[in-house]
Amino acid sequence: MTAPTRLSWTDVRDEIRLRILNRTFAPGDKLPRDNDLAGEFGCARTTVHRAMQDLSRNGLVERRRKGGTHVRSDPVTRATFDIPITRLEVEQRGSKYGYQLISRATATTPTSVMRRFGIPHPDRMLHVKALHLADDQPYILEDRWIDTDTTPEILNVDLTRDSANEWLVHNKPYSRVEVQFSAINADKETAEHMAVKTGDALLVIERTTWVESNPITTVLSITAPGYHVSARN
Amino acid sequence: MTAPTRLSWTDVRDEIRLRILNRTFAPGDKLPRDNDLAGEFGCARTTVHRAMQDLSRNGLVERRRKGGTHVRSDPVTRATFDIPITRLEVEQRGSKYGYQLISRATATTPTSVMRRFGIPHPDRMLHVKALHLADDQPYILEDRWIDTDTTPEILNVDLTRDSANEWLVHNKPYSRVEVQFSAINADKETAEHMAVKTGDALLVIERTTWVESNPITTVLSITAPGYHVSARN
DNA sequence: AAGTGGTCTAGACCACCTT
DNA sequence: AGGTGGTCTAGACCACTTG
Repeated sequence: MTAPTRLSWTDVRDEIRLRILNRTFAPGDKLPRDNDLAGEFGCARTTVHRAMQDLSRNGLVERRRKGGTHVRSDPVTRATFDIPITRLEVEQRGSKYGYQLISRATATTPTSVMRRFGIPHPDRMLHVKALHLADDQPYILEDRWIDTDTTPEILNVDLTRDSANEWLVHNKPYSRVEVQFSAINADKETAEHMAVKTGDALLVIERTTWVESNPITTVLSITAPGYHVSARN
Repeated sequence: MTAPTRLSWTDVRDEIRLRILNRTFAPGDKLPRDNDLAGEFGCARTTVHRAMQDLSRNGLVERRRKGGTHVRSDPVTRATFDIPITRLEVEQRGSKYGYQLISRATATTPTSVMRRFGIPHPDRMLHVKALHLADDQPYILEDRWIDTDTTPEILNVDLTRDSANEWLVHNKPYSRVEVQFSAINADKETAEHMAVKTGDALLVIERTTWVESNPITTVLSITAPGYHVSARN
């Protein structure tokens, strides 16, 4: 006889997910209480709780106090991605990393930047444009604004040598980030920087970070043709 | 005198994150053991553990058994996004949803699809092209392959009425998904379907799903101009 | 008002990795 | 081989939300 091995929370999660696939628990259905499932599985409620948390985090199930747990009838595709430091990304591809500062100036934030930060009034910030290269080819063109109230040290950084991307990543952890993906046709100036034809489709990554609701930086990264971002659950 | 309120794991997380911001724990540093931090904070180790899990999940810290916990010296930007059912997305914008089947045929998978699924040999699958509309304007053009071994029921679905997107979401939960973002210039055929000019930049979302390593579907969604995907941590 | 999920504790054992 | 994070248990109390 085989000794009943102790269940892990992933086992419980997989079993519940299986039942959702099975239609034992159909979309919209209310699942048993954590406690009851714990009884059925012969494990502690905490274990069921963790399993449920994972299913909830992945959008398969919805939980509400007192309301119980329901199978989502309109599940969403939920996935997570990483955006590393650009230099490391390039080096990891086995390419030679290069960097060029294009411009650096203090200026008043345009409305687009105010909107991204969610601030109501214009502010003086540091505006930096720079180009990242892979094997001497343009890789990412970044257009960045940095809040000099929250990050005054950036004014003393030699941005002709080190990219703001790298300095910030190493020196200014954030607590909140928003990222947005879109596509643009290269305008004339962009095309020149990126060594592509005017009108070429480029993936754009817009990234804004805060520390406790205080703006740090927002950057518009225009990527080279063929660039893509991968995510998974 | 104020009674010392019990610490929650988010308090612990915030405190540790603050120390990382402070440089009390600098990039690359080894953090104290969970147990020691628990002692310092006067809470259970489990509470510190959860705080650390969260920081680890957000890429700020790295944990290894025996190795301990280290502040990541090369933190990544990590964020999560949702992609809802297209119909709901359109309706949530306050627009009228429309749907048109363009083509439906069983065919042999091209190498691009084999690559996406990670399968070594070609297979017969259902190939569907369809257009989603918002207020009668093209919104998303989807080019989808569905594995009829894992999802034979799809062959009996009237895809002229219901989109494969919706049917699958409601009837075929997945256990694994991969998503990829890129940008393309509209070719002539795409431009016609999307009512844009040939060459216009469009954001492309490629999504592939599996149930326990068995392919379900892979879809290339070509989005209308101005479409964007938002993510956050 | 009561039921359900959310969290905390204290203790134990396990699994993985580095030394 | 030993140290660290990972997980499980059992019990308790809390917080939210719905009936």
